[in-house]
Parts: sequence; structure tokens; C-alpha cells
Amino acid sequence: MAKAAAKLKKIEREPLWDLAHVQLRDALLAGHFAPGRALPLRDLAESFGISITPVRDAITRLVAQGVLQQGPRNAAVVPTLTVRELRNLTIVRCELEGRAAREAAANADPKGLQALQAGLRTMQDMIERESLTRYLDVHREFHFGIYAMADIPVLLEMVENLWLRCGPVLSFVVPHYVLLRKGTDHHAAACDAIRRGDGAAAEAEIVADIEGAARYLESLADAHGIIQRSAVASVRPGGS
Amino acid sequence: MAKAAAKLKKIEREPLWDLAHVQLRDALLAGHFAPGRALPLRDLAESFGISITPVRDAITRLVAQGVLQQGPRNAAVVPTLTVRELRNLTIVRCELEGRAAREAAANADPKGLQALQAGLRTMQDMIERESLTRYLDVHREFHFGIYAMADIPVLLEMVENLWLRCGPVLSFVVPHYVLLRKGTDHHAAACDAIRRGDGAAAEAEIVADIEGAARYLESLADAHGIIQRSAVASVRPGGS
DNA sequence: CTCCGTTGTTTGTTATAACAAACAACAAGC
DNA sequence: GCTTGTTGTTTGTTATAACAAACAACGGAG
Repeated sequence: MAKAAAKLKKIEREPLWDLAHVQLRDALLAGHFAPGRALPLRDLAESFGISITPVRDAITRLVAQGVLQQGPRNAAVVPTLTVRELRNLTIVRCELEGRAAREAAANADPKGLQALQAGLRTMQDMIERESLTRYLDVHREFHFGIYAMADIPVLLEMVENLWLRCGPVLSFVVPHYVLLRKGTDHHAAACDAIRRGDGAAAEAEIVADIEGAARYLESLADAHGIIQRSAVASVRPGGS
Repeated sequence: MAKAAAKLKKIEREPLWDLAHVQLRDALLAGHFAPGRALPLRDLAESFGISITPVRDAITRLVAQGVLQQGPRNAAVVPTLTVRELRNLTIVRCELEGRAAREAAANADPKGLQALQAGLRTMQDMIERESLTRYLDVHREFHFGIYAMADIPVLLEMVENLWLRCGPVLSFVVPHYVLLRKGTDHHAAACDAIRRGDGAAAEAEIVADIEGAARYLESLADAHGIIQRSAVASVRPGGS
């Protein structure tokens, strides 16, 4: 009987290495780990309360995705973004996300458009109230609402990868950036263009949004220690 | 033989999971595994003569890269490419490889150009002699010679991922395709455009090359069982 | 003959232990 | 005082065993 019940209920038990992967990914995105920091397997395993095997699996996956890099001893380290790497990521992002916006304009559905506009209103509300704690989530949902409309899974997957790569840095700056009201107009314009079915305009707006944020981020490169000017970015043992 | 020697003697101390990863990747690219086939860990471990742990690592990495998919039981299966997926991959490939060609034209170096033309001549020789055994390697080197010229590591990495995804299918058809002399002119034209520094032309030629091959591949979809028309693509348990 | 339950096997998952290489620390020698 | 060799610790790698879920095969009941 227990067997029959189990067969009927369809228990879905998520593997531990998947949990570790999600937790690690979210912590990375939240900027919880400093760039260049090493992530020892046993420490993570202990903090998660599991063995090192699933942690190792999660790390392997993240390294394969380019979200983590591997240091000298094959140790996983959170990547340090140089200005050059940020520019390269921006180039690829514009190419891919621009194309996704173009495709989204081609086959936009009313339901998705409605969700987009709802997100737009929510974001504007949040800006007026200056309550930006959940802004990042809505912002992410808005962008990926557009990209999902393109209905090209490979493209969506790659854009997610790109967001993961520049995630911590972007998450740190977007709230500051958005208070200057520089991003919202692009968002609204992109949404309008998609509703009109104007693919070129949608692509242009998304590209402008991405490049604007990247420019702002780059201008802050020296102010905050978020991204490194040089590629070395190592801990100098000497000095004061 | 190299791997046997490496196994007997301790020449290189490359991790085992790296070896497993490379061997699996090459076998996939060579089309050694039928699409839809499951890859049990213990079988692979036995065939490699190692434990299942490094094999599992390699599989995890390949799944994270999208080179392998995971089936119902989290089992790794070699992905079956549907026509729709192939079209989506082609879209992203055109976007990314086209941009790479454009960037390559912007900062082309004489040494790389020389290597490109050498590859071009080798390919033409091979076509005339109809000895296409090593053609795929040269073809791959030619394309990635262009993409490496763009000097954008993230872009190069993503293009490599895309090639891996449609690898087996493409490897199977390219030799047939190239005997029709349909691809070489695009290659030569792209090379010329890069030398002239004409980014737009280089992009157009690469895009034409990719789309031409994709069209040809799609026309063969029904003839050979390479790609599936439908998404199911189940494994027939019946006779061999 | 067909349907269903039981059982044995397969297979992915996780934990643990043994191992090896690299870094840190400390002590001896010049 | 500085360098160097040795040792202890840290940390990634690999193998192995125990485990659980799913599939296949077999046998009994209707």
C-alpha cells in the first residue's frame, strides 16, 4: 500500500548537489563572496551540512558554466572581473540580448506583454518609493520576460549564463544606477517597441540599456573595488 | 596509444576527470554515440579503466555545458537534435560567429591571416584530392582561427560550446557538403574581407556559410536519421 | 491468457577514507 | 639575520561501499 501511495503521489526529491548548486549560485549573485576568494570544498560542505561530494559536483558545474574559475590548485575561486572582460561580456550581451528582443517583437503574445507592463509599473513604483530591496528581482524578471518571448531556449540559456557571469557586479550597481532614472525609459521604450512589433527598435533599446549600465559601471570601476583595472588582481603578500 | 602510454607511465599528471572529459567530448564529436543513447556511469568507468567518480565529474561538466542532456533518471543521454533546435542553434551561431568575424576584421594580424590562408589552401587541396579524413580538423581550425582573431575570450568560449552542441551532426554532413564546393567560396571571401578590414562583409560571408550548411543539413534531415523531426526521439528497446 | 505483485538487477547519489601535492611554519645551519 | 630543509596541515582527487529509486523478469491468481 505504501508502494501504491508512493506511485500515486510521485515524490520529487531534489538531489543535494542541485541544492548546493542553487545556494552557491544565489550567494554568488548576491555578492556574498568577494572576487578572487577561494572556496574550499570542505568549508562549503560543512556550512551546507552535507558531504563534499555534492558540493564538488555543484562546483564542477559552476566552473563548467564559467560562473566560477579554477585557481592554481584547481581550487574554485570567484572570478575577478577586469574592465576588459566586462567590455567583452557587454559586447556578447548586446549581441544576444538584442537578438532576443528582436525575436520577442516578432512573436509577442498578449499575456507576456501584460506581464511585462506589470513589471514595468512595479519597477516605477519601487523607484518612486525608493524601496529597491526587491527591485533586482523584478528587473531580472522583466528582462527575462522579454528574452523568454523569443522562444529560443539556447539563446535564453546563454543569456542566463552571461547574467551569472557579471552577476555580482551588476547586482551591486543596478540599484544605484536606476535611481538616476537612466534605465527606465529604455525599458518602457523596449516594451512599447515589442508591442508594436518593431524588432529593430526593441533591439536598439535593449542594447542602449545594456551599454548604458555598462558605461556607468565602468565609470565606477575605480571608486569601488568591484572590478579590477589590471588583470593580475592577486593578493599582494608584501606591502603595508 | 598515447593514452595507454600515459596510463602505463607517469608522464603527465593531468587529472583523470579531465581525461574522461576529453575522451567523452571527442567521442561525441566523432559521432561515436547514437543520439538518445544513455551513458551509464559504470560502463564508461569500466571502458576507461577508472572509477566512476571522475567519470561522473566529466559527465556533470558536459551536462552543464549543454553538450549532454540528462534523461528521466538523471542519466546522461546524448542529445537528439530536432529541426527546431538546429534552427535555434543556427540563429545563435550566426549572431555570435558573425560578430566574431566582424571583430576579427577590425583587429586582424598578419600572422593569423597567413595561417588562415594556409588553411584555405589545405582545404582546397583536400577537396581536389577528395581526401576528407582530416578535413574536419582543418575546417575547424580555419573557423576558430577567425574567431580567435576577435580577441574576445567569452565569445570564443561560447562559440566552442555551440560547435560542441551541434558537433556530431555537423561533423557527419560537412564532408558531404563540402564536396559540392558550396562552402569554400564563403571561406575564401571571408578571409579576403578580413584582410581588407571589411567587417560587414566578413560577417555576411560567415553567416552565409553557416546558414548554407544548416540549410543543407536540414534538407538531409529525413534522408539520414541524424536529426529528428519530432521531439520525442525515443530509444527503441527492440532488436539490434 | 492476462494482469498484478514480488523480486533481483541496474543505476544514479552520497558519504567516507586513503592519497598526493602544495602551502605554512618552524627549526637548524651558514 | 637570512636562507633552507623538514614537517604538519590544508585541500583537491580518486576509489569504494552503502543506499534508494526505477526498470525487468518471473511467477501466481483470476
